[in-house]
Amino acid sequence: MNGTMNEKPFAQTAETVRNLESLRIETPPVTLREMALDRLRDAIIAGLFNPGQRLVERTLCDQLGVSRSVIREVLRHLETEGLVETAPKQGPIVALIDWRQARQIYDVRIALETTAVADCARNADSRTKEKLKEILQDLDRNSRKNDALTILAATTDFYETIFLSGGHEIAWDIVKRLNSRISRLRVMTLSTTNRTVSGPARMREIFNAIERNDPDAAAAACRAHIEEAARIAQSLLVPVDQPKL
Amino acid sequence: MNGTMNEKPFAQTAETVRNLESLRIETPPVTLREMALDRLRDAIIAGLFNPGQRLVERTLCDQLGVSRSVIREVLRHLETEGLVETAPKQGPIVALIDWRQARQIYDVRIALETTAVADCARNADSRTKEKLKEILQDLDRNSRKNDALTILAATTDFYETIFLSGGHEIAWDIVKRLNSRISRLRVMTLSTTNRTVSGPARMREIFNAIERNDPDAAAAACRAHIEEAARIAQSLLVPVDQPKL
DNA sequence: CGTGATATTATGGTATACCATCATATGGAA
DNA sequence: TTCCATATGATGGTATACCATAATATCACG
Repeated sequence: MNGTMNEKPFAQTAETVRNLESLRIETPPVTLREMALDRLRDAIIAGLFNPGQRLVERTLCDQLGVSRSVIREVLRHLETEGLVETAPKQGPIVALIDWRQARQIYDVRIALETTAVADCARNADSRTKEKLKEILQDLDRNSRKNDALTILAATTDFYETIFLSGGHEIAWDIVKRLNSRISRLRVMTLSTTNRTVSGPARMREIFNAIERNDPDAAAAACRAHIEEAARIAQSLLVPVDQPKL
Repeated sequence: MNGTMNEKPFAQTAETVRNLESLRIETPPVTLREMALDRLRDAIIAGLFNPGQRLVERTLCDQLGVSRSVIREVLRHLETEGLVETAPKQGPIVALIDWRQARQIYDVRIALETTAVADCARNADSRTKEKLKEILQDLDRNSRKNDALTILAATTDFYETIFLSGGHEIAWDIVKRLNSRISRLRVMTLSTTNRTVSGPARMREIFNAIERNDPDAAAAACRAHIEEAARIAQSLLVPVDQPKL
């Protein structure tokens, strides 16, 4: 359990131990719960369920082929993530989001992403810059397709690289979780033709600022990137009388 | 469920509806799960369990007097909150925190709290300012006692008022959750005599900046407040060889 | 025809049962 | 005495059973 294991008859150098570590069969005790969690989360993010739709436990059992114990633990997890709400006297439903919440999420993203981007501009090494460059190049090549999901994936890669290069795993976790809550908005936002053009353009602005180690410019471009998305999201959410989405 | 209910024979004014709303009996279907969740979370935050300590499900069942179903759902919730980790081949343990994670948490707090504080300085109404003033006055009165928990509660009140006055519930949720993960650090940090003096002083700086509607100064004071706490936390975490806490 | 009471169903909350695995203990053989 | 093998217990993963409640349907009565 700890380092006080009885010594083997031959000397184990640190090198040896490291090699043995790499030999270790990554025991993936993939539990049903983990699989069900990923499945259900992906389904909600992909929009397979509509916001506000009830998630009846026994129905999910049939659909996922697992027992209620598993489903309930998964639902608790997704509830804590904010993807599922539990309506009183009704049970779990897919979380609803209104413009008020969405605006808050964009605000938190601005706070965290501008920080990460500026930090990256200050400290990024050449490997990081190279990786960002590649992501943008791939995006340019594929942007002809106007495929919202492709752009979304590239955008995620882009920001993940930025966050993780600076060792900001916790902030990235938070951003990821927030993004999952506005996944519909993100897809709809990207489907706007404006956006499929300007999004990558904004990201290139950010990259350029990072490449020339200009934290302030990078942060400004990042803020603009998110504010632009927020404006489109608002136009999608607010006009309707009942801002249900 | 929505606004399309069949009309009653007599006109229901908005006024009437509002009165009826206030009549509604707040049905608090306090489930065992919710109670167990609060109990266990408080216990972990209060340090009743040590970091890394195993949380054996059946033992918790006895201690809380509920079944494993309840305990397991609670553990899933706390796991998602980051208060509990699940060690492979071992089960749930109280989450460990090292300086690397703590530093990240302080960074996120800086990003979110400076934003909230600046926003508050821009927009705070007189009621908010009055409330903040009262919190600080209470704190001054009670600070003689040097009671870390009292200061902690007041600090929480202070920031909660700031976040919620600007309608930043989501950011506040995030900060609360992060703070619970460094609860031990916060208590230890406050126990430092330096801190019990300078903490309130920093908060007064923030308040003064808010009162005179100076967002930049408020943000700067807030950043200083957190950086100071982070420095103390670092001195507590880093020196030890195995940064276990 | 409707109105109210009762039966039925759906559904979430809770408890329990069963199983596989891993750690530990126990005991026997060399 | 040492070491290996089997037994035993602890523990998490999973499934199922049971219950209370709320919504719905059914039916009898006026």
